[in-house]
Amino acid sequence: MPETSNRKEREKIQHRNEILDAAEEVFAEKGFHRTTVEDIASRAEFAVGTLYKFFPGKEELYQKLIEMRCVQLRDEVLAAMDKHSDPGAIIKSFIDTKIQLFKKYYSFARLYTRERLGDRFTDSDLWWKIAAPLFDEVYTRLEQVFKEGIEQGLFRDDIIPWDMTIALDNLTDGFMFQSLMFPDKLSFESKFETMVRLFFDGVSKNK
Amino acid sequence: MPETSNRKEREKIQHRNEILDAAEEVFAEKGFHRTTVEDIASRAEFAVGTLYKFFPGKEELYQKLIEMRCVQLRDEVLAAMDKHSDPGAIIKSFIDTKIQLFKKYYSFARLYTRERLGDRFTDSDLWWKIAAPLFDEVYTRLEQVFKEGIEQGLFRDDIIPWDMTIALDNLTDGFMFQSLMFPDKLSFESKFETMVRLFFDGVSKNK
Amino acid sequence: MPETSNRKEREKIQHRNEILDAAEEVFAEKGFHRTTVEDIASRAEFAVGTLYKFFPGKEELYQKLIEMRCVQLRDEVLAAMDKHSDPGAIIKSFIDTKIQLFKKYYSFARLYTRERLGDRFTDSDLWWKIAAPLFDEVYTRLEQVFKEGIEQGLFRDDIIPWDMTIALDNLTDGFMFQSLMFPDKLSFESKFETMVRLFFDGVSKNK
Amino acid sequence: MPETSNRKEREKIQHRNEILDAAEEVFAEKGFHRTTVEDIASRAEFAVGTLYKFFPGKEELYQKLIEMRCVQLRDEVLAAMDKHSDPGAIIKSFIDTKIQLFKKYYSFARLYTRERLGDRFTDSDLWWKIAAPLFDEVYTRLEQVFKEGIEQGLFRDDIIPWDMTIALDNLTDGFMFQSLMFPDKLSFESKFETMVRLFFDGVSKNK
DNA sequence: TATGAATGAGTATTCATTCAT
DNA sequence: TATGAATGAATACTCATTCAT
Repeated sequence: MPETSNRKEREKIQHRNEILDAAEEVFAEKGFHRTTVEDIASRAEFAVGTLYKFFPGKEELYQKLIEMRCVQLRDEVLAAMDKHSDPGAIIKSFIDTKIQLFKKYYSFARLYTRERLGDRFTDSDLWWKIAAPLFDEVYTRLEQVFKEGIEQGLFRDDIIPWDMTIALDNLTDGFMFQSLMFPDKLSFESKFETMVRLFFDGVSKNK
Repeated sequence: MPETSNRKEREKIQHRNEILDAAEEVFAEKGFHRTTVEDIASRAEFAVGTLYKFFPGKEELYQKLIEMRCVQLRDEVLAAMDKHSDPGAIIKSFIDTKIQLFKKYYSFARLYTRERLGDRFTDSDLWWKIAAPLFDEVYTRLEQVFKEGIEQGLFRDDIIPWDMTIALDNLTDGFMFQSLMFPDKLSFESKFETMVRLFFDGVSKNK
Repeated sequence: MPETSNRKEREKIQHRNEILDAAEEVFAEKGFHRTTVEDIASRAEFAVGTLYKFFPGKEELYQKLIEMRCVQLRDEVLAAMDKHSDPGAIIKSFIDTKIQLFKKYYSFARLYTRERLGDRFTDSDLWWKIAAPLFDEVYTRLEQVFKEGIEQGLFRDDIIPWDMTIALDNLTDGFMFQSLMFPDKLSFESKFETMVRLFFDGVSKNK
Repeated sequence: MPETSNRKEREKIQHRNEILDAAEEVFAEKGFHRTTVEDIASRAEFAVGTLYKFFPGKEELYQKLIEMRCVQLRDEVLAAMDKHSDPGAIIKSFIDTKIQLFKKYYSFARLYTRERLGDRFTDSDLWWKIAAPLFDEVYTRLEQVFKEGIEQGLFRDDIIPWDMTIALDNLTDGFMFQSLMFPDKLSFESKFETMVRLFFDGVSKNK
């Protein structure tokens, strides 16, 4: 009997994930407003009613989706950074991991870049209560890395750690945006070197 | 009689601009989808029907608004850059002008950062036919500046002009985003020096 | 110009009343839940959207309808009672007026008897905030009449005025219910005499 | 084996009654439309599917519930009346029994007063085929009692037996309604005397 | 037999757009 | 020309019912 219960439990989680995956795809393709619940349901091969067994509404489904991916991203980024101890290596690994995740969660990347500053994200609790604290963990970690780099004499001592953090994240995001919007001119991956060099040349003490 | 016609003509343009200004405010506050035509009409102190005398629909009103501001931005940015001949000075003036325009067109800045990658912007012709070509003009100009800087031996010869263009624009945008989303941690204006230094230190030949 | 404004204003009120009348008919026929907004709209010969210009929703439309009729009923019942000074005559006029109003507002009578104790009526503010205070005015008036009748030695001094009020109202309602539910066995109107006699025989001092 | 079959049979009836009891409670609390099958199932501590083993649908469950209670009420009312032979005593026992049943079947009383004239009750066969014939049995019995009272010279000979029947039932119902809707002003039970006196004073020959 | 996950038809509500005045 | 009342297509959400396990 626990066997059956486990299977059912696993199936339920599986179905929930199928719905989230379908939603991610459709939201990425059409944006939040142009996506109908019917769209998601048929993509997931469920009836609309079934979606409402798992999520109270379209809005909450969207939020859970964003939250889930943000948690994954934070976890994977921090895990990757924790494998290194040298500030330079940590930052390189941050950039590298963002690229990997961009490819791994391509639909989400599109969704995120789409909605990042849309009304869904900025106004609601989604940003302030869910995403921002997760971002903040990564930002705080990066800020710390810059501080350590300065202390260890690796980075110039006139840089402001927080500003460098913002700059680094937006630079990587910016190349991501560009590769989505000018896909012919710029492949994100190939620019790894450009970013790293630009950034380190600006930051490092002795070049 | 031409007098009358002129006054009417002027009044018409005036009304059109009032509508566009109202729309900009409301779109910036609520986003495209949550803004109703009624919202815009009452903000502009016109009847809804009147809006349809000036624009064929909500979508087109939005597009004209974006287009108008993009043209203005391009014009003002290029005009500011054209006042200088030294590559370094041109780039500094680009950054400086973005900050000025951000303040001057604050509503639009909010609207733009909001919608930049939303479905309205990316999917439709709005981006590909209207905004992208205008962006491209500025980008092409910047790329040219970097090329000249390299040729004149001011910038390192291993940088890729186009990449630097993208990096520069996204770095400034990134700080703009941040100042909107973490207004307490970061005032855009005060970061001018940070950006300039970071960028030039990474790019310049002799530091 | 005030002429035009007046006509428009009058037309608007007219349309609102047309919607309320249509709603009353359909609610009386099908009950609240089985009535769709589309039903009301097509009965009123308007589009659904138009209904929402006048009322925030189906629920509120229903409430306004009940409220309007309850106010009318109170006004007409009290006005009729105020034409008399003799307690017996006042009570006869109360009964008589209820019969008249039952015929005049037949749709509402059906609606009211239908919903009187349904969940719409009893749970919500509709009863406690809207209808009950109006009922109470009439009940208080009746109670007063019974008191005066006792004081004037017309009614037995062992009756309890409030109980008589309740009894009288429910007796008349009861015959109304019956005439709706057993239309063949009982016509409400023809029972005027029965009610009056039953009631006065039970209440009057000297028969 | 018949033992087992009997137990199973008994269990089945037990479960059916548990479902009906749960349904009665929830319907009384929320009304027919606002009650979901899920509500009933969880109140009865069964799965929804199980309910459909016992009843073809929500509507039929509701009807069976009403029917069952109406039959019980008829049986208990008629049984109580049959214990007496004197017309006055029979009528007193009718009133008294209604009070007892109102307390005994409080949930049903709430449900009945709620739905009595709602669309479920009046439109469908529920009223005309199920409840009305049962009511009619009691009404016919009461009518007969009034006839006998007249014949025996106990009641005035100018009363109409059927009208008195209707009046009596509605008077008791009316006080029931009131005690539900103005619970502070009127406790049904305490009004027994009032009702009896009012009614008998109106009906009896020599007062 | 009992379960409860899945179904999908049905409905209230919104809002861009039209057009008679 | 300007108005704003009227329109109705589009869509999120509910819940009675089914059926595979």
